[in-house]
Amino acid sequence: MQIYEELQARGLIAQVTDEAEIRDLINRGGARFYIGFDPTADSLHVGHFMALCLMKRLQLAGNKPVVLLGGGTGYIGDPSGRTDMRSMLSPETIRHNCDCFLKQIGRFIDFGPDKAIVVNNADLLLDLKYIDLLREVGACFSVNNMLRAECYKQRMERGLSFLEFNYMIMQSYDFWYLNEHYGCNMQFGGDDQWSNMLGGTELIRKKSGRDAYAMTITLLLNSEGKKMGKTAKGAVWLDPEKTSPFEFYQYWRNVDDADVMKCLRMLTFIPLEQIEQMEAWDAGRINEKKELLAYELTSLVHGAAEADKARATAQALFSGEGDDAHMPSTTVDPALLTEDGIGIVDLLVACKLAPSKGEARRLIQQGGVLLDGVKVEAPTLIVTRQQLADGVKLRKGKKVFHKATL
RNA sequence: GGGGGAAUUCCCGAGCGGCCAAAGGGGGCAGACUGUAAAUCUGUUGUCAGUGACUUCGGUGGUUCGAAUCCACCUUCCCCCA
Repeated sequence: MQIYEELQARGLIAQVTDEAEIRDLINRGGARFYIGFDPTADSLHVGHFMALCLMKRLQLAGNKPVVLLGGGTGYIGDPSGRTDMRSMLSPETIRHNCDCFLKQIGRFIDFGPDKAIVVNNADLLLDLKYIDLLREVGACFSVNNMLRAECYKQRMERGLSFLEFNYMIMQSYDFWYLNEHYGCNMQFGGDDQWSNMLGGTELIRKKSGRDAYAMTITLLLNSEGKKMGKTAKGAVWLDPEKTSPFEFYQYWRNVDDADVMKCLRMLTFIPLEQIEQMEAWDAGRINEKKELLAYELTSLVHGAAEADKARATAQALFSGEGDDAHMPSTTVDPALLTEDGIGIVDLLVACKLAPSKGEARRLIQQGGVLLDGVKVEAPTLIVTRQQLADGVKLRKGKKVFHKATL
């Protein structure tokens, strides 16, 4: 099976500008393609991960990737798929985020000689001259068409600033520039980027007469139609400092039954034949699939060693076998202790298992806290110095485990 | 440029000058049921302390015994006309 067919079979392809051409190009390794990453945070997230996997797949098939860092477009902020304006990032933040991105991307993409290149669009956008740009590029865009674009539609109700309106122009300019200077003939991106990407192909056609292609990958939505990779606390990050490998593992371990097969297909590199076989497994093995999914993804993002640890920890906590040495833990600040020890309420707050003492007290009253496997009956309980020195295991609810030591 | 409207707790959204820490919904958290799933039901959801204190309703001042609620100015946003 060739790469295009595989992408298709995995359900990754959302929209393409010219299926026959694109199929031919990437199957014979003739694509020089780019994917843009806007530095909106100091870590990549699951959406970026999909894009990087796509990049890797295409690279393995002989195509040349161009990683485009949005050091320039980050000054504007893509309004696509947003109901309100992004907060403006400072130049320092943008640079810092770009640096963080590049480090993480290096884990996935082979930047060996002639394998891939990195371009930061700060270098091509920040020094543009307004009037020159308007005449050279602005004349090629129809405001009427832009306003009809899907990415602006939902903003027409809430308001769209001129700054954000220009995002499409900048992204189109990127594509044109990469086409001119690097022979880049294809752009990939999330499906929410479709209109921006079409802007680029059209600009290239108008300016140079050449054809360029665009393809979007399916957004990873759960069975309720919401973007995956988000939790109540925010995104699931790839940076282990922001989302620990264990948390990352647990996120995938807990996906909805209905989403498991889709995730396996779209996110992992497990061969399709193997995934097909799993389709036939009986319902009782659903948890095996989830473990595999969680393990594979953790391994891809954090390496096999971290994935092993995360799996061992999870098995220890939930089924009593395996190694619990890598449970999330907190070393309690001695200053918080009195002579006797520390109150359970303060301990919960110190371990960040509860945001406030009131919340901690409520958890205990509702029977949601276990100390070394025993339900805590009263918020007045004291954990002694000795207990803490030996290390205590706290459990909040069914799934949150934490070790506290001195 | 002219006219009109809005800003409330994580989000949406209600809120007669005192009975407002603020209805209702969503989301979150916990409990029951389960498979570390979903659905359902129950409780809970500003902070600190136990029935009281403190901080909160875009910002700054003011009126009042008392303001989310009234007034002035400021900021931001939306709508209509140009």
